[in-house]
Amino acid sequence: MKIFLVDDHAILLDGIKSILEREPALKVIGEANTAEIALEFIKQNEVELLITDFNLPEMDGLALVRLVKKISPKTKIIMLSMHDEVHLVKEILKEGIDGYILKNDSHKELLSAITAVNAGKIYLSNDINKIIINSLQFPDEERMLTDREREILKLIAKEFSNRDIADQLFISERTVETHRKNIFRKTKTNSLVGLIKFAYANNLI
Amino acid sequence: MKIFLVDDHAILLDGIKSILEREPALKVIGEANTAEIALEFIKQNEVELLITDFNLPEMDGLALVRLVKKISPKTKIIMLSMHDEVHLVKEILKEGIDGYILKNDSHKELLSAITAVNAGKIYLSNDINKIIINSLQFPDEERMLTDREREILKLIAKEFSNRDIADQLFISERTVETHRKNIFRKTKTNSLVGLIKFAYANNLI
DNA sequence: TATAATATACCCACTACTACGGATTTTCTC
DNA sequence: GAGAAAATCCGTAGTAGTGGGTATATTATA
Repeated sequence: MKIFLVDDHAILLDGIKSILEREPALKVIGEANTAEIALEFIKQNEVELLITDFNLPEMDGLALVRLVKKISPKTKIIMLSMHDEVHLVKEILKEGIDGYILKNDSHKELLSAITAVNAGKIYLSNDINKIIINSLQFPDEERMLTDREREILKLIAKEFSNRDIADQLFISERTVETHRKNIFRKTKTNSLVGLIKFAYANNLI
Repeated sequence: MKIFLVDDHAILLDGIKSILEREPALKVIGEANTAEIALEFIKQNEVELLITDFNLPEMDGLALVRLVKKISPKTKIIMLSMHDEVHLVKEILKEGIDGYILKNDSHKELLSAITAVNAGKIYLSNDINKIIINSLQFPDEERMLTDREREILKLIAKEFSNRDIADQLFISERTVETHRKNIFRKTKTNSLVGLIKFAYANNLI
């Protein structure tokens, strides 16, 4: 199985490679520390399995998944992330990836995931399964932010004022205020500080 | 060399172990995903080198370093962190550790660090060196926050208003405002958002 | 094409924080 | 005990954001 790895932490990349190389059936044919480099490679080479982190500089793992789905639909994808926040996990799973495991799972979990995915199955680590089931049991709240809201939240987190954001998006300051209100409501935060913490937890910053 | 590893991400732990096992001179005699477990081990076994992450649940890497220095002063320590923020790096180096490398350094850097530390030297990764030198070149405002300021910053980050903080610390709201002003000045942030990001980067949250 | 979801926009009253300013007391250090 | 650093306190004016509404245009989606 031809595998490509993406993670911005070289040491983790090295470690995973070292683990995978012990398995004769697996072959790590390349690695990258940014989504951009990974995409270049995937355009020009056949990659059967992409194992990628979510946290990446510039383009994040979610964007990478979306693009890989387009340019190489046959490539299987396993997300290897440290994030176990409901919103974010759901967002990622929605893209239709083949596996999701956490960085605090062991390498055995990773190998199991690879085996399962290779057999055409979908593999979610135990903790992720718990999260999903839990969110099904308490479904009320979990409404996602819209793209626009997410965009605005990111700008807030970049220290722009409502006025700045309005100018930048060519919309009225009133509109920004409304979005802001909706964001607060949806995220159940009622202070800017809480909002920024939410943004951190969901990797919007 | 008897090595003990601490990181809350099992997969990284596995990866590093796999890398180190290729070196005959090195022996990983144990690992832990929390500082507490690591301490227990170090109390009862001789550990020559401790390689630890900074971000850990409960007790963080800094606290771990301080305790290990006490209970086993001969144990060498290498910090393997993703943090490259000046204040925090300085804070950690101040404890007198033997090596500091970043997670986006390669495994070769880690091996170099181990070799150097084993020979009694101190090893800082290239990026860390840059940070230190840079901060020496622009020393102007590296003045740390005072304890009181740090305390107030934490309360701000906990979503308390100035009023709340004043009540809680039995001081006037004016005083809180003054502290807040000073914090903004010292951290060179001029928005609440920037301040929270500073607090995150410096692990005050 | 009907319906829902999203994005857009506005009003008004209120409050928390900012940006200037200055000043005094407590605590630490030499 | 002098001097510095830190912590305390205050005024006044202005602004950005909050919280409560309501309403229309646009875009998906069934």
